[in-house]
Amino acid sequence: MTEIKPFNSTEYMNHISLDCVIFGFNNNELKVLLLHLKYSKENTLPGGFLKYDETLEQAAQRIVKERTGLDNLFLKQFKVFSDPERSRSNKAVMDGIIAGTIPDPSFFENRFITVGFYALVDFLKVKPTPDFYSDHCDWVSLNTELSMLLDHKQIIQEAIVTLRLQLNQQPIGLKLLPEKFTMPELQKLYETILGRDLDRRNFQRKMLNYNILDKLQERKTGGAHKSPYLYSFNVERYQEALKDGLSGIW
Amino acid sequence: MTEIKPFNSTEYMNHISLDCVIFGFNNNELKVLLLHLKYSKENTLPGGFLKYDETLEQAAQRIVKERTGLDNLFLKQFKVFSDPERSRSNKAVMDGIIAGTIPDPSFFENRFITVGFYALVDFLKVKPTPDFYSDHCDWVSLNTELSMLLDHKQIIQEAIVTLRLQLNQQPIGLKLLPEKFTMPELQKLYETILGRDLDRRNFQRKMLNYNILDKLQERKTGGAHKSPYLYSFNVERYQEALKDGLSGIW
DNA sequence: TCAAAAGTGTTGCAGCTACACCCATGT
DNA sequence: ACATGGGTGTAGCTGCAACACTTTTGA
Repeated sequence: MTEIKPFNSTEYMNHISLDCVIFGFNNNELKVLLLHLKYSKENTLPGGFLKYDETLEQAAQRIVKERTGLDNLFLKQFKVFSDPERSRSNKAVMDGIIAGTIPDPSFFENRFITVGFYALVDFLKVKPTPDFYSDHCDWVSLNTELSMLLDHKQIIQEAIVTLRLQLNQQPIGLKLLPEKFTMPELQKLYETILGRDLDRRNFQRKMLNYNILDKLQERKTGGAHKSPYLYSFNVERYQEALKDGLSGIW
Repeated sequence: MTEIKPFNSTEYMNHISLDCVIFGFNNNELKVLLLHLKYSKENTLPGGFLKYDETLEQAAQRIVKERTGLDNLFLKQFKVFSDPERSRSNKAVMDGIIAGTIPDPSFFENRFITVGFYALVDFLKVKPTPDFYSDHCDWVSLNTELSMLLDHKQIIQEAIVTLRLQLNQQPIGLKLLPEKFTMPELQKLYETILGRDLDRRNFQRKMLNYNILDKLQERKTGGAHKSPYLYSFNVERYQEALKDGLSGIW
C-alpha cells in the first residue's frame, strides 16, 4: 500500500517537444532535412511544441508541413527522449539560439521531453523552408559529419535503427521513392538503410517475388550505359503484403 | 519564415503519465498485471507520473517495482498516447476513482499524455501489490473479457502487437519464462503471442537451430504422460543472436 | 493397457546464395 | 570499340512444411 501524497500541478508538469527526422532519398543517398541556426551556427532537427488541443501526430504533421510544404505525410513516432539533462545541460547553447529573438528566453531553461518522429517524403516534392531561428533549411546526406544541437545526432541515429527494423513492416520504399523508379535505385535505398551491399540479381528476384511492383514499359534514359526499366509500387498489393510483413518468419 | 509568437509557459506544459503493461506467463497463458479500483470497480494498468528529475525509464522501473517488488526489469517504451480527449472525456470516471481520496481532485481534469511501456517478468517472482486507489492487484489472462479504465484496453492491444513484431528482436522468451522450462511451454508462449498454432516438431527444430538453448539433463516430472526435457536459455548466445534478429531476412 | 503427450526422422519443395553470361548505351 | 552498368539464367544448398513413427508416462 503506497502512502498518499498531495499532487502539485506544476510539479508534475513537463514541456513536451517533438523532433522530426525527415528522410528523403536523392542522388542515391539517404538525406535528412535540417535547419541551420542563425546564432549558434549549429544544425537542428525540425521541431516544435505540442499544443494543448492536438495529438502528437497532428503536431508532427504541422511541424513537417511548415518545413516541407507538404500535407498528410507518412509519419511515425519512434522514441521518447526524456533524460532530464538533455536540454538543461545545454542552456548556453539554447541562449545562443534564442538570443534576442523571443520575449521570454527563460522558457528554454525548463526540462524538455521530446518525442522523436520520422517522416518519409518524396525528395523532389519538398520545398525546404527555414523557420525564424534558422538562416537556411537543407537536405544533408547521412554520410556527412555534422555538428548537431543537443542530442539531435542521437535522435537521428535512433531513427535510422528504427527504419532498419521496420523495413519489412512499413512502406518505406513506397514513401521515399518517386512514382517511377529503377530497380538499382530501390536497391541502393535498401543498401543505405541496411548499411551493407546486396547482390544485384538476388535483390531483383526477391523484390519481384514479393509481387508488389509493377514493371512499366518505359525505361529511364539519359544516363550512360544500358537504360534500366522503370517500376512503380502496386499500392494495394504492397499494403496487403505488409500486413504480415515481407517474408515474415513465423 | 514563420511569425514569432511569445511563449507562455503553462500553455505549453502537459502532464505526462506512464502506463505499464506487465506481462507474465503462467499456466500456459499470457497474463497482464492489473489493478482493480476501489471506487469505480474498473481495472487499470499500473501507472504513475513522471517526476521532474527522472527519465521515463526510471519512472517505469519505479512504478513496476511498487506493484511487483522487483528491480531492474526488462522494460521498453512502445508508444505515446496523446489524444486530447483520452482523459478529459472521462472526467466522470476519474471522479469515481479519486472520490475523497486525494486533496486536489481537480488535478485529474487536466489533459494527460501517457507513455506506454511493456514489461516482461518471471511470473513466479512477482508479489502483486495494490496501491492506494485499488483494493487488489492481480494477474489477468488475456483471454478474459475486461472492463478497463479510459483507453487502457487499447494500450494493452498495442503492447501485444509490439510484442509480436519484436519477437525476433527482443529476448521475449528469456524474460517471460523461468530459468528452466520445457519446449512445449516455450512453444505455447510463442503461439499465444503470435495468435496461432505452430507445428510441434518444426518449432522444436527451428528453436534448436538458433543455438540459443541449453538442453538440460533433467526432465519435468509430475505431469501426466511422457516427461519433457527441461531447457534454459544460453544468455550470451541469445543476446548475440538477437543483434541481427533471429532469422533476419536481409 | 491405452490415451495422450513428447522425442525423433524423412521427404519434397521453395527460396536463397553464388555465381556466368549477354545486352544496351554514351564516351 | 569498349567500359560500364543493367537484364536474365542456372546449379546447389539450406531450410522449411508436412507428414509418420516410436517412446514414455499416469490413470
